Amino acid sequence: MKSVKRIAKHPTISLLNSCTTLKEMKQIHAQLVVKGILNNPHFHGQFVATIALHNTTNLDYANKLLNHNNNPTLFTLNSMIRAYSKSSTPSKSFHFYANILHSNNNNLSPDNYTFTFLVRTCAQLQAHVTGLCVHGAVIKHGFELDPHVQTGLVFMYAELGCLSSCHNVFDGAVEPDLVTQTAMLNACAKCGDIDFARKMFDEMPERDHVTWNAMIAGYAQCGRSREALDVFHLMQMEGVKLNEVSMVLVLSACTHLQVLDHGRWVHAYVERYKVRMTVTLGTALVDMYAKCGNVDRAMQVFWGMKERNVYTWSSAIGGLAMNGFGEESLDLFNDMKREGVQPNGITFISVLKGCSVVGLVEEGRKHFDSMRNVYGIGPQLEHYGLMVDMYGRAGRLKEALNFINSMPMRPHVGAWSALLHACRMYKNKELGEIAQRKIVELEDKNDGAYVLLSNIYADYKNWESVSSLRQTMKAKGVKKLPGCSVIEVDGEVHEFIVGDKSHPRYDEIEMKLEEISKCLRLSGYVANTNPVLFDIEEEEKEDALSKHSEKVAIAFGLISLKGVVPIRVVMNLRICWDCHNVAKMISKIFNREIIVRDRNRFHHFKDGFVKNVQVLWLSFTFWYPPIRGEY
DNA sequence: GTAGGGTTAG
Repeated sequence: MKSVKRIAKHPTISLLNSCTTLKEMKQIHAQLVVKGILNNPHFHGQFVATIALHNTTNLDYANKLLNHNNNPTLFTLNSMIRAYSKSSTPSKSFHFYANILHSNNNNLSPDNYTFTFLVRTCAQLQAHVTGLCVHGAVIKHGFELDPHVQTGLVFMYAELGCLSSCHNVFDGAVEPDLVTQTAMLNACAKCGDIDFARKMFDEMPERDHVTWNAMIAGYAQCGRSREALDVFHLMQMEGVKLNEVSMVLVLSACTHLQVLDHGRWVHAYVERYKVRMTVTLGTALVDMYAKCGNVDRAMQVFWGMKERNVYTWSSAIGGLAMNGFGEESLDLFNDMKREGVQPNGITFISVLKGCSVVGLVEEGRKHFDSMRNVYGIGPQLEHYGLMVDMYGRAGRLKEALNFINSMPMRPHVGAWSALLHACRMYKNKELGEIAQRKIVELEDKNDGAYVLLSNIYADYKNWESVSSLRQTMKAKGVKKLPGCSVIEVDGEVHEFIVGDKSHPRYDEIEMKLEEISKCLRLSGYVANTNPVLFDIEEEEKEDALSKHSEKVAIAFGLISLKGVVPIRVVMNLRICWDCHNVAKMISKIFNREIIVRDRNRFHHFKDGFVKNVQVLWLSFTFWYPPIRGEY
């Protein structure tokens, strides 16, 4: 039997893990050369592997070192394959695989490690055919029964979306170990068969913390965040070790469910039990706070982080933008560039949103152009949609249309919807009709398109068109999604669907709504009744408007939340203009902070103004929002 | 000294 010589990592090489600059790395390199340590092929391999894996920007450096070494060991080449599989240019892994196959000097041949890493490269590249070839090579070299390689293959096929191939590999495993079983569970979850993943999970005789995390991740990634939290609670009850990955996953579920209090609990747990604060965990915290409307805390966590990557910056920039802090988000983008962090396509989504919320069209355009010109990032549909939104909000409808027409790909529903929203805002019937037609062409039953165009017609009191549009909706079976708002009071979630009077305190709510109406009128408020579709009397329209679910929820908040507690409402549609104005006025008249999270973003109201408020959540109870509606 | 699970948008 071949004996494997194991040599512990050289202490000087270990120092590489804590160095942050190229200069420090070079100093260590110099020491190793002077002491002759790198003459030992094992240490040379350790050195190359360590720098290559430490930071992907070091890959060039590692490459140069290998060019001066004619006899790299299998360990070194495997490490390069591994490092490249994680880099932005995974295909370069194959260069080192070729080195192994064609090594003339030391007769190397690929081992189980080689294939474990190489299949990850295929997964990363989404290279289907190559993946199959690598699988062939695995069989050729006799590693198809190696548990690590099998795990890698299951992972690869899952990433390629071939669940049946995952099953084939998994079924070929004689006694799949815990790691392979977890990979299979993960594959099912990723390929859309989460229920089978759960079945596997329930039937597994043994589970470790990674298995638990994979199950939580499975639920979180397919949007079943409630079940993700349920599994997390079960994990806690069974006394399984919670690590930073569990925390990231549960935070992600909290973010999707908008359960700030639970998110705060996770943060407190992390601090109390000194859970390892990784960049990913910090980012998940920033994202959770920002998306739950607590921008101050998000930024506090952000600035407290020792290290931030492109995810962290993108989360913070996007978080500021979605809370209405456009200028601040753009300042942060400048800070990011100053720190030398390369933005990616997602960063630009955040940046463009920031420009959009404050109407900085020219600046937005500049950033949009810089994507390709400066950073070499090809704008995607979302970026185009945001540009249309930006032109549209600024009232530059013609430019918005021109922009859509100049798109290099087929404009999507998002782009036309942005235009239609703008047409509604600026009462442009002609363009609105074009946009609506395009949306319906792409999505037959897009209720929003009908409702918005109806609203435009209603603005012109063109009831005939409103009625004909409503008939078309009926004939095509297009249903308007009813407005639905939720509010938490004393740990209980109250849901209000428009037109539904079943709430036990509805009489009190109605009285409060009347009181609000009176107060508003005394303050000079005139209802903007245009969003009401129907051809009914003004007075009735005003009544219909005052029963919008968000207003009902705010009224309920006023009667049930005592003291200085802000009123937090989460709703499934975009807040209407009238509700927006009313919320602003209520915040002044009733001296109450109101935060509404609509489908698009957060709206903060305080002292009769929008945004730039101190956000303060005082509720500590934990709740799950209801299932109905979309949040 | 090499092998599983995690974060940003839509």
